[in-house]
Amino acid sequence: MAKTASPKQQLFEQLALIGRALGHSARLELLDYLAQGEHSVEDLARAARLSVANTSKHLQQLRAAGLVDARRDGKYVRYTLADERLLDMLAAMRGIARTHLDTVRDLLASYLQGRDGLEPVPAHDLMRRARDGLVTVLDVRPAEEYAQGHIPGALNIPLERLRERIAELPVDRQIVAYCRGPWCVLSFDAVAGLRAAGFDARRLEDGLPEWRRAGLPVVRE
Amino acid sequence: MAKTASPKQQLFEQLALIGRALGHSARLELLDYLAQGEHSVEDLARAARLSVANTSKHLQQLRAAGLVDARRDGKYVRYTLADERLLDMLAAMRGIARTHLDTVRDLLASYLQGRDGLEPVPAHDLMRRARDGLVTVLDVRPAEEYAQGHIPGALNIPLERLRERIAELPVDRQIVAYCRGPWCVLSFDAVAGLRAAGFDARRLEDGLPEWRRAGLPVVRE
DNA sequence: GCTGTATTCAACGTTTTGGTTGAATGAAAG
DNA sequence: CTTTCATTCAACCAAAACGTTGAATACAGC
Repeated sequence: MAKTASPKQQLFEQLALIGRALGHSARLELLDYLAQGEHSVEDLARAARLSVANTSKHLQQLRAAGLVDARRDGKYVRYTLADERLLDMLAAMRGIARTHLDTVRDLLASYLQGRDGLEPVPAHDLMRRARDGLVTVLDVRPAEEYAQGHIPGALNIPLERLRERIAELPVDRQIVAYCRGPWCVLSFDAVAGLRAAGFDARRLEDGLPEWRRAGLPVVRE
Repeated sequence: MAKTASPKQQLFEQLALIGRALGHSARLELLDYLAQGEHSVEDLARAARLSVANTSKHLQQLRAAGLVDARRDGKYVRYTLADERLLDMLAAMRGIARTHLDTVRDLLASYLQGRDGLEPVPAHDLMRRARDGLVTVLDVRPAEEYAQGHIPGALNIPLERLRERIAELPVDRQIVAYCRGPWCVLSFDAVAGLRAAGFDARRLEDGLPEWRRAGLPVVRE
């Protein structure tokens, strides 16, 4: 005879499905990429440095939890975030982690080696200063992610190219770099590199997904 | 030699700790009780129908994820929610689950057998109507949870007592019942029972934790 | 001190999850 | 129709999570 679970138990069981889906670093990383836009399986596998089969299995788990959608596109299967509310969940997770997990506090502190000047720029500040032409907005994500949506007027120089293309940046204005999210390494590294090269550089507080979620304008080119 | 993980990986690993903590129905149920107020271990074990040792281990896992705090109080250890933002996370989880998981949709639909009249009352509606004396607010949670905080003016009749104490309720006004959260079974059952007894009964959309989180007034007696 | 009660710990077997490998499927291109 | 490539599936082992048991710890009351 099968176990009979109360409706209450069944609901908790379903919620736990979502929790478990968020309970593995590889899946969180995949979600981070998916928050930037649509990606194929092998695309994600490469980005997360996972085997394709493993990536596929993780994606299926995310799909079973209702967090991502998949659609066939010729030979490829393109995955996307199923629900923007997931960004709220992840933001709450980060908030709790930062407040209550010492390891997280330490890790974030060690990123912020430059201290003072590296305090992040809030989104609404950037909006105002960008409109007044006071800053250069720099998107340091890979070109494909930039193409799928970015802050209006932002210049795209993927982090790996920053060193070689640094001459394209104006020296007279502050540079505000952003990437995938508030904890994305790319913009931390970019700001460090830019400051080392003599620029006045700051990080945007959040990444593009949060910017979009806040209802701020995003363009596709 | 130990595995060296990048800071990015380490951060995801930490977040996954929180995800995993939310990845088990028993822990979600414990959090649901804890959202009502402080509870001892055996208290929680009884409520969730778990062994004490098992409950203790789950609580420690929640603590390691920074979701709950523990304090000694004589012989007892009292656990509480560590962060109100957890309520935001759980709300987002419920939202996603309801939209994307068929099982959840079905379970919620089967609760709402009475359909039409059982649409839940939004919190701000209740505030207005309670102020104007148009409704009776009924808290159907156990007395200990009511004692730790409830909606001002609410009458407490735990669900198990409802049948025997139903005469205490005024027949001329609508009754709005609430309990632990938007998916808490207690108020669903209460409303069904009240309607069967001829009352005009509705459910509050959310439970007390969400009411408190929304900044609405809560009293302790 | 001793006793009773609440909680945690350690050890154990069981179940579930994670990751790999190699084969199977589905669609496009020749 | 065969080849090719992206993805999924199935089988397998290794690792982690669950739950129980019985012992250990912590505190209150005597």
